[in-house]
Amino acid sequence: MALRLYDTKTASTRDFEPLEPGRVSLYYCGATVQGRPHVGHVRSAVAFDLLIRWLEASGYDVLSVRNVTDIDDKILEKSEASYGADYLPSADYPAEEPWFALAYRFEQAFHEAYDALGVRRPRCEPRATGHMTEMFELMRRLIDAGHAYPASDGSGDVYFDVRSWPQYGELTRQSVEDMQDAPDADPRGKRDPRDFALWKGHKEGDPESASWDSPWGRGRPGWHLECSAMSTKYLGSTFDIHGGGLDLRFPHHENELAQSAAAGDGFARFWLHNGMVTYEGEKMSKSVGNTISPQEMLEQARPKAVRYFLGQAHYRSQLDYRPGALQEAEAAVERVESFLDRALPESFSLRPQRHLPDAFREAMDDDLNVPAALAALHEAVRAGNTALDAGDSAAAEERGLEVAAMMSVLGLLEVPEPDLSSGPAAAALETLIEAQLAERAEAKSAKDFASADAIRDRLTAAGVQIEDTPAGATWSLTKGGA
RNA sequence: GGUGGGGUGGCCGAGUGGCGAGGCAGCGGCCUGCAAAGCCGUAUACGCGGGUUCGAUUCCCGUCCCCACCUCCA
Repeated sequence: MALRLYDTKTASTRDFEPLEPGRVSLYYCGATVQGRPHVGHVRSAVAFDLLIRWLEASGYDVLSVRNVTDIDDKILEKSEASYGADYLPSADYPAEEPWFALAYRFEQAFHEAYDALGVRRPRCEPRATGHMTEMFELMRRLIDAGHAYPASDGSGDVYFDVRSWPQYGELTRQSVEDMQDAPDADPRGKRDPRDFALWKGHKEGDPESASWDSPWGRGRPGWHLECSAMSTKYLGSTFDIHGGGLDLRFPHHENELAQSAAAGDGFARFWLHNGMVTYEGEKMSKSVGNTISPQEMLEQARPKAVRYFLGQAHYRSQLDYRPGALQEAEAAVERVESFLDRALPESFSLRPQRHLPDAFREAMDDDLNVPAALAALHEAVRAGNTALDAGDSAAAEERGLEVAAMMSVLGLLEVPEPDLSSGPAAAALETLIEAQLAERAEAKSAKDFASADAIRDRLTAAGVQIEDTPAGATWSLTKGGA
């Protein structure tokens, strides 16, 4: 069975064949770096990381591009606020800060969050501010083709002419007539309220550093233009996959598609959108206050458990967070890991191509059906544990290799963990615990169970869990080793 | 008003015209000195009302409710 993906534009699941055999070109929208990452950002990143990993496991060379929007209204507002009279320092905005420093600071915060969850970097990560000439060129093409125009009010704005492009709305299957009027419908120099800005003329009070000279005057780019310009620059005028969060479908992706198609580019062949993250059924939003940040999640559970949680629902489904969800994910992850610890030797070589069970492949090929893939994973764990119980270590190792291969494809094998296994403190801890376990073993062999249990209780209370196995007692730290 | 997506057992979450994925939690058993881990077993599940069908959670019609997008949003 070949890979099938759901394409938002055609609203159907289709066989995926890349434009160029063996190579996949993928562009997905990253963040506007105006604040710390929230859970939705990392969910999206995990979803596309998963897609890339599966494409690679399927033998494709994937050229992945993810943008950084480092200039926009919000970034300028946040920076400007830090110089305001009523500015109060906060954890996220601790000091006066130029817009470009603010953007770069949060760009790094995003990298930290992605890294913490084992989201691999894309192979290219272009910034909007570095692609002015590409944007000018696209604007030129649109104006020449009669699909864009400089504003009539002398503002220096340049707009896309929605009425000149009959296909406008094709991505989300909406007609311009049926669209709700924007509450802030300020026609300014627009021909139609639906026209959107390709270029925003420089305004009095905006920092000089936040504007560039263009053939249509000094200013800065509109939001959508960068993605059209950068995706085609690095991936070509037609490329395989364009992705992002479901909330980007409109207006962002609709506008990108309109711009690029009107300029004559083939643009994306597949549009993939991941679902939103909700908090007990409601979309997380700062104004409602029902948010949980990636950092808070990482305080509650191990990074691997957080990643498991973020990836466990189908990528197009809404992912609901509720208190306790991370602990459940942690239990599931630990079940898998404890099996791997028992089933696999110290070192082993992994060949995913050979060790992935068919059920897992079929699930992933079916529009990345991760829940079904996880069922295959847990089934292999169960079968492996049964083999271990029966003393069949060869069969257990075979299942172990399967489980490791699946975990690897899911990006769960190499999520960085807090380092508890090295350093002087860890060595001291190990010496102390081993001494306690030796004492307990002695008490047990003397049938002095009261003493043996007292030692175990003491260790348990200290956060050290003891398990007796035929080969002797083993220990592990509970609760992520906090 | 327009456009999409949903309502599945205590919770999460796949899926299918007929043999009840998977995880978490619970209960019973095996194992264990006792535990832990593991294994086995265990649930009148598919919003509501009709219809099609030998048979519908799955298809059709109606209906109720929820969510998202149409404004910055992953």
